[in-house]
Amino acid sequence: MPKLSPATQAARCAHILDAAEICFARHGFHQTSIQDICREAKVSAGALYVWFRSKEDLIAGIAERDRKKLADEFAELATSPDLVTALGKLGERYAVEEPQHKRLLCVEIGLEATRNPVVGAIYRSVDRFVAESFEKLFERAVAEGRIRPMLPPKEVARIILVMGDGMFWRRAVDPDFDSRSVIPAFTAIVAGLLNPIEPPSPDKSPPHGVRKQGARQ
Amino acid sequence: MPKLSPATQAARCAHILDAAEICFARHGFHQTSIQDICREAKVSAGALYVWFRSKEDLIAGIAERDRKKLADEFAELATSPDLVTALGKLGERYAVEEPQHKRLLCVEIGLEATRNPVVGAIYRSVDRFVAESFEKLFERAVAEGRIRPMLPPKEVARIILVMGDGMFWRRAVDPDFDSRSVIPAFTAIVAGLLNPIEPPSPDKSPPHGVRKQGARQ
Amino acid sequence: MPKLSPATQAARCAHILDAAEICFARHGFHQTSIQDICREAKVSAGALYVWFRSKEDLIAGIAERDRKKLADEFAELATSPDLVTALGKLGERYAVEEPQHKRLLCVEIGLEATRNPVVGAIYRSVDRFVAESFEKLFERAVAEGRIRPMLPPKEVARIILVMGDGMFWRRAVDPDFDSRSVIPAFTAIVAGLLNPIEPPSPDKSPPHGVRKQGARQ
Amino acid sequence: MPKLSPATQAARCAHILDAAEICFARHGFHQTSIQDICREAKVSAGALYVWFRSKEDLIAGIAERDRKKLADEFAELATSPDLVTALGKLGERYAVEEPQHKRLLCVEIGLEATRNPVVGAIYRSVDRFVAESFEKLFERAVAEGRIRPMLPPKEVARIILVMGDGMFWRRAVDPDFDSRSVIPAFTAIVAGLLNPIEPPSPDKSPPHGVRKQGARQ
DNA sequence: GATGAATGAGGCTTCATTCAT
DNA sequence: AATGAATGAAGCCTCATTCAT
Repeated sequence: MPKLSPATQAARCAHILDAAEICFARHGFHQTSIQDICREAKVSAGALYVWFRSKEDLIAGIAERDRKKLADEFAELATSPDLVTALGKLGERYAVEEPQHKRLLCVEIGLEATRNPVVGAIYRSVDRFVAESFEKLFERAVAEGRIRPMLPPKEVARIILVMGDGMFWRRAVDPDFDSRSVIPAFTAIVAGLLNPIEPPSPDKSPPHGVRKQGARQ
Repeated sequence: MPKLSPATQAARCAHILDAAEICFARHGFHQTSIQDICREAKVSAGALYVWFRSKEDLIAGIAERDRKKLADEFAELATSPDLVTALGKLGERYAVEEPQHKRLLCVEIGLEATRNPVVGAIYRSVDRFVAESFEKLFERAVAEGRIRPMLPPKEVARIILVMGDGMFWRRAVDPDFDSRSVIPAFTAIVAGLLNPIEPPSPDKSPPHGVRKQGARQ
Repeated sequence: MPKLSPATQAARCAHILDAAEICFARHGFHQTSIQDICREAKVSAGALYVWFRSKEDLIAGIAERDRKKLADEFAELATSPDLVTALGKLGERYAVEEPQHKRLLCVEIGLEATRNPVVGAIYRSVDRFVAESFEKLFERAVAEGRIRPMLPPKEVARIILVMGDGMFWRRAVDPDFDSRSVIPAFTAIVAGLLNPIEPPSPDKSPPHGVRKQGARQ
Repeated sequence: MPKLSPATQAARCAHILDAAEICFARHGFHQTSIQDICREAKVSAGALYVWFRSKEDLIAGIAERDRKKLADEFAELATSPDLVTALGKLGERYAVEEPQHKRLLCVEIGLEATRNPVVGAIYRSVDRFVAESFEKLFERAVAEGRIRPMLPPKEVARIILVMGDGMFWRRAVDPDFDSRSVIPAFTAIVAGLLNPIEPPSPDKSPPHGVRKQGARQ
């Protein structure tokens, strides 16, 4: 075979990464053998090593691909006009839609990031990006008079991230967890934190719970 | 040889578990070898196998011991008179005081619980216990008129747990995270959820942020 | 594709052999991979296998080429008029001038010859040729009255070969060895063995060392 | 099994080294697999790795043991009263008696020494020791008036070493070589170099060849 | 009870060689 | 002729576990 076209090369890599992702999610990075991945990808060990230099490299590849997709999706969010709605959709996606398989993988990556410098760098760079995206989003919204939070944007971003982490972790580790049922409450909490300013037009009132809390007093 | 006294036996087990805990936290369950643990415990492989039947058994032992301690600490909380304060202390303990080493171990256990039935059973039993403790606590507090939450106790418990998970995960995975700085905000959110009824006596007003939100309207 | 001209074919082979020689000398036959050679020759594995059927074949090719060159140089020697001078030049070439790289290669070949029948045959054939060349040279010189050795030509040839081997081995294995400084002594020893008859013409007295020994008595 | 006595430990190591030596001599360091050695030693791979940390370690162990024995034998030589006789015996041992198996091994070690720093250090240290032993031996003999060489002891030592190397190399590489038949000639050459002083007592005339050369003039 | 040497399967990776293009 | 991706056996080494002492 002559040199594969870059597109085909990328496809080969992606194919192997797909298999690796499935195996890693199923059994964890360090309980998955290269042979497991080869079997899943229907590829020989030699072929795998044409595209990846080591198991480490494969793990880093998975981490990179996975985190990059996350970063891209966050970047998309930043373009949304309605902040609270967008956040809700984001929560929906990560806490509800994402398949179990991806969630476990993400925990796996986070844990690996604490011990593996390469994965650590990838992980932290995306983490920083997401945090900064949130901050800028909130700063802009403040500047444009769309929200009026009680706390500085940086703090608000951090709190929201931590709540997101919580949902993600619980979803990953407890398959019975019904994340859909807590989303409204979290949306309300977030709304409370951001304190969005209603446009003068016909009311699109904020959701349940917390709002009424305020009203009560 | 004369049989060891039960106390000595327990001490032997605990000693090995201590070593295992250190190793497991440092490198993860599946990157730690039995020899690593033996070295750390200054014990021979043979001796280890007197007290634990397998590596699996050791992992289960770690999971059990660790989660049991957590359960005990929650049980203690249930006796506290002031709910919000108690919750704050709990957050303080888990999100601030707990050494990095324990936090990683706990992530490790949670992840293992998704794949290892024995660890899974242990993990879920404690999780259920904690959730139920919270629920009962809140139910009692409602019954006693100390709180007046907008949501049913079960929901409130779930939301608080998720937020706790978030802090714990972030603390584990991001060593630079300053959990202390977000605790006030979370305390305020929790207070907002529980909506404690102030006793007629001298005011011990709820902390910052969210509270004022309510006040604003 | 049009068949390559024989000259081009030979060039291709030689090019690959050159690369192989460098790699083999650097790391030894059995620590050099085909890929190493391809990289050095800037040629694909497929191309290499067009010209050589196996790694064995490549090793044999190297052995053959290398030993053939040595044989040719010996053949040249046989035409030299002055025996002792010619021997000296030979020693000079092998023990002084030859690059370290070639010397190691030659040890490598000699060792391989003890285990690999194909290389063994090549090696021994050249060895025999060299030994016989020496013998004939000495026999002729005796017949022509140019030398008058104390020992039969066969013996003398053997002794000289062994001394040559010694210098070559030491030069290969000990890069600090200053072969130049021992050459005069060896030349003297050889002269002593051959016992050349001075032509009546203007004296070009034999070199140093051992000769004077004789003179002493 | 409790801890093995140091003697037993040494025996285990030696047993494995013996097997390794056989295999290494038979097929060379880099064509011998660990499994080959295990098979030869009738030992499992795990057991081998109890005593040696790597194949490298095994090679170094072989090199060390082998060269040490050589050094010891040289040390013994230094105590011999009659120099020329002792040298002859040494030559006898190395060039005649030593089994083929050991000779190849020694070439193998010398070659390895050029590429493997650990083996290189071992090899060179013994080489230096042998060279210095010879020098001292000759210096003492000069001081005591037992020899009167034409060249400085250092030079003489070097020349003799090179001749020894030559015999050793040839013996290793050419199994048909009859080293016994050239020993007298070499002994004579050495005698010529050392130029021993005959004690006044009943003549124990120096051997053949070279001596007569001197006589000729 | 404790020791630590021993087992042997299995993990990661490399390599000579082939073959579709 | 040349390319280089692919194969799969084998190489080195580790590891959970056992067992003679």
